[in-house]
Amino acid sequence: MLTDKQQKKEFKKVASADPDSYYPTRKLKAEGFARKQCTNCGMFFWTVVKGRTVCGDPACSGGFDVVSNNPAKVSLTYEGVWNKIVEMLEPRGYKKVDRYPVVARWNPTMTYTIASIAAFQPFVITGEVEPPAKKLVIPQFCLRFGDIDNVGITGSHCTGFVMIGQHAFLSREEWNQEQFFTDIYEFLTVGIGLEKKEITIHEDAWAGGGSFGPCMEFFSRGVELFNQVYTMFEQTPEGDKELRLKVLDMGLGMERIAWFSQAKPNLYEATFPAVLEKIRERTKVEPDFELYRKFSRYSAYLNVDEVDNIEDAWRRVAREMKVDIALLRGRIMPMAAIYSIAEHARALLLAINDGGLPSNTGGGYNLRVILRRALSFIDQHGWDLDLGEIAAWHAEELKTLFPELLRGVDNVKKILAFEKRKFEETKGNVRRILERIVKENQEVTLDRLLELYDSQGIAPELVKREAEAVGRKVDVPDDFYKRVGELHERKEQIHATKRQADIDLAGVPDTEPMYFDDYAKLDAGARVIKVSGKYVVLDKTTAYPTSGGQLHDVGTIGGRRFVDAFKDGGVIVHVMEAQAPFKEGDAVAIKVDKSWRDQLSQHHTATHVVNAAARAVLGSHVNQAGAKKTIEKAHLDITHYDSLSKDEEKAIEQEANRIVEQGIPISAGFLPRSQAEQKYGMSIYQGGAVPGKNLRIVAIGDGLDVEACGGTHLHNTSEIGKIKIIKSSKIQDGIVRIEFTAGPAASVTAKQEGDLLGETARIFGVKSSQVPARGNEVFSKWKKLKKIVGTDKEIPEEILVLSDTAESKGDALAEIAEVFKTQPEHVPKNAEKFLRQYYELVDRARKQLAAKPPAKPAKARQEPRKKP
RNA sequence: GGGCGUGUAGUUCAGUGGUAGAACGCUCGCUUCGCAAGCGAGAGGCCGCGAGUUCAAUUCUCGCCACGUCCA
Repeated sequence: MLTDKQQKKEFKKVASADPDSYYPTRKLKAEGFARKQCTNCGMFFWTVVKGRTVCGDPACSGGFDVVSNNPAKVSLTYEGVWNKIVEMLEPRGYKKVDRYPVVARWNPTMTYTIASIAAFQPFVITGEVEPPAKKLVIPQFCLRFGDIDNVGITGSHCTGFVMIGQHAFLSREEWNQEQFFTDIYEFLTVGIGLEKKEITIHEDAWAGGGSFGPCMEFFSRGVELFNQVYTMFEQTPEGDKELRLKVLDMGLGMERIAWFSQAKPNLYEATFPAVLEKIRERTKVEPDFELYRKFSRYSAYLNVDEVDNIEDAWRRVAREMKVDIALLRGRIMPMAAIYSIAEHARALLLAINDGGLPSNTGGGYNLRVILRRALSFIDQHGWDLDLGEIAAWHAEELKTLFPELLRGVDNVKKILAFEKRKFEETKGNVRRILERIVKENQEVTLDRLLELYDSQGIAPELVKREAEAVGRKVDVPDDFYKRVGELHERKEQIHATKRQADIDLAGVPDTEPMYFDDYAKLDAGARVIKVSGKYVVLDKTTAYPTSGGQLHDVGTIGGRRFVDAFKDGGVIVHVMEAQAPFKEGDAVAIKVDKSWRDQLSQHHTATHVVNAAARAVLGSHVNQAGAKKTIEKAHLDITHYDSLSKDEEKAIEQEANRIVEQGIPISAGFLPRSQAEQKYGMSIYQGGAVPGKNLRIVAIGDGLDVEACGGTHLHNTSEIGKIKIIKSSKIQDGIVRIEFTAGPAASVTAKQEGDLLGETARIFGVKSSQVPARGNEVFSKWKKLKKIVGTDKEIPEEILVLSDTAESKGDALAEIAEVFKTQPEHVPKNAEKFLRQYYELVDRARKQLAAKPPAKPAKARQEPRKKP
């Protein structure tokens, strides 16, 4: 198999050698286009301009030229671009489809939606799932973090943008490449009134994930407007083959088209003018469009991915523009900062609204990076700007296109404010560390620089600047960041481990899972397919294997116990307690233990209930990030930006039990995927991506919680019994784990806690409800005594006896654990320890009093004063 | 997912195998018409939690927890 890159290169040769077979050349020729080869880069391209010798790439055609004598006859507002596309394509049979979330929960291959086609990956593309329409258009908001440093500078880069997708998912017979091409081509010539001579079209190829095909890239004035990909082939072991389901993938940058058609100095001015207006009102920054217009021609030179030395690049731009470099930067940088702030605020609004959270790990880190970049710009210029407020302005400006944003914006503001506070704290730390380095004249070695950056986030440039301000020299090697990378590589290799399967399943057919059809069915007759040691495979089974975070069932096969069941591909393997005398072809009875299954079902349904409760208590940003259900307990990981307070834990527990008490019916059944998505939204993918044409939808009540889930569930929430939250912990930044028990397991938890509390009460010699007060008394008197015993200070009599018997109304065990600052299971041990030490101190105090009769001087002096 | 750093007074941080320190803040007193400030006194610490080594652990070892940060 070739890599995608090799495949693309190979196929491009094939296609270019025979363009009529692979590209929609009939329409091109009919329109008067001629095929040429670029004298600069060798690319084949189509143009109606007779003398043209170079292709449309900015590197070949001399940069962007959007603003002078703009070629677009129709000026489209940002939203107008979408309206125009719909106006053009809807009559041609393309169905208008709502955008998918930018957090791609349905897609196991990516965190964020990075292209319009990603909405349909992987299952629509593979034919497993029906698309919402065979031909469609979609305004898909996407996130890409590869060009962060270019945002605001080059005038054409974004971290968040709308890719309008023109897509088709069709059989070979229905496929009509010339028509797809014509549809989008006429959007250019008719929709925005571009003259043919302004259009240059490249022949290219695309490959990804084993499929590939030709594509046509549309350029005008050095700007790539869009790219239409015809995915028609796939790589197979027998060679390249035509796909059964061909996919049209045309992605068009909505911001780019708005920019191009409006002839604005940059994409930001065309995309969110109202927000920029408000920011300028606040910051009083006067834009110098004249300068930016000139600048925008050259800003592509400042693409940090393509230049080695950014200072040289600036000098080059200043030279070409014939302006002073200091003046240029002084004028351009504040404008670039405003564009960046506005752009990042918009990306964050969409990302957080759709369930993303800034964090120090995973995809959340990208969000934190742009958030901090925006905050840094605000700081640098000392502007009175608030990202939450800007996000709200965006929600307003986008309200007809994406009305859902206005509904979610309050929660987004809350999260942005929280993140800002964290950033301020980190900034404070950084400042203090730098001050100390400078003040104490610490030696700044390379190792120290690496450590400062790696574990404190302090950039070497910052250390250098601070140190040099007081006349000290710090060397930052050019390859500093490469060294940081190497630091990580070396260490990560050590930890690579791999697991292996220990049963040969070659030729074994998939097991028919009976728990999907009827969850109440625990017993069945089956036939033995394969036996290997303790492993037994049946033709069908009622036993649920470990999956979706739910523990496997146990039970008997032919009267012999099995203790485990797992899934290997589509085969379910039972693990017997002891080797069983089965042979292939035997008819056996399989029986799943009811109490075991019931407990797992209680924990699983409770997990959905806790998820709903957490969302109700904490906010709409809460999503499941993982879960596990065993016999003893269950845990649910949710996305949340802070650790939970005791009050929040309590509130979630109460809300969850309220749902239990209401006795809400639960329905479970299969629905075609796109129907389920349309009916319930993409939040059904709480457990992550789920394969298959049909989804099993588990719904609690009327939309209280709806998830695509293959686990075993109860029929009514009242069957859960009681939900008890054991504890919560922040397992990583942005993810909180809630551990809980339900049903009989909750009783076990309650009993364990009761035992701990009872034992503590016995140690103190008080009632359970008095434990927190007495514990607090022991602890504080122990602290006081420790300080005065052995000194000549007065020892008050009341400190030597314990008397507090105040009753606690709440969770006594949690309260006493709080007092001792320890975990509940350590409470009795701590009670014993502190009580013992307290009595030892009391003994010493009494001896002290006996040896040296107290001096009642303090009292003696005080009493007379009270008398008069 | 992986790595690194940090947990000691309200805060920022020193420090040590033998009952813990500074600065700022706080309380009280003096100086002052008052404030700023100065001087003096004082309160405030399970040295994050747990196990191990030790006669002895805040300190050494291991595990956990919390916070921060970088990389993919």
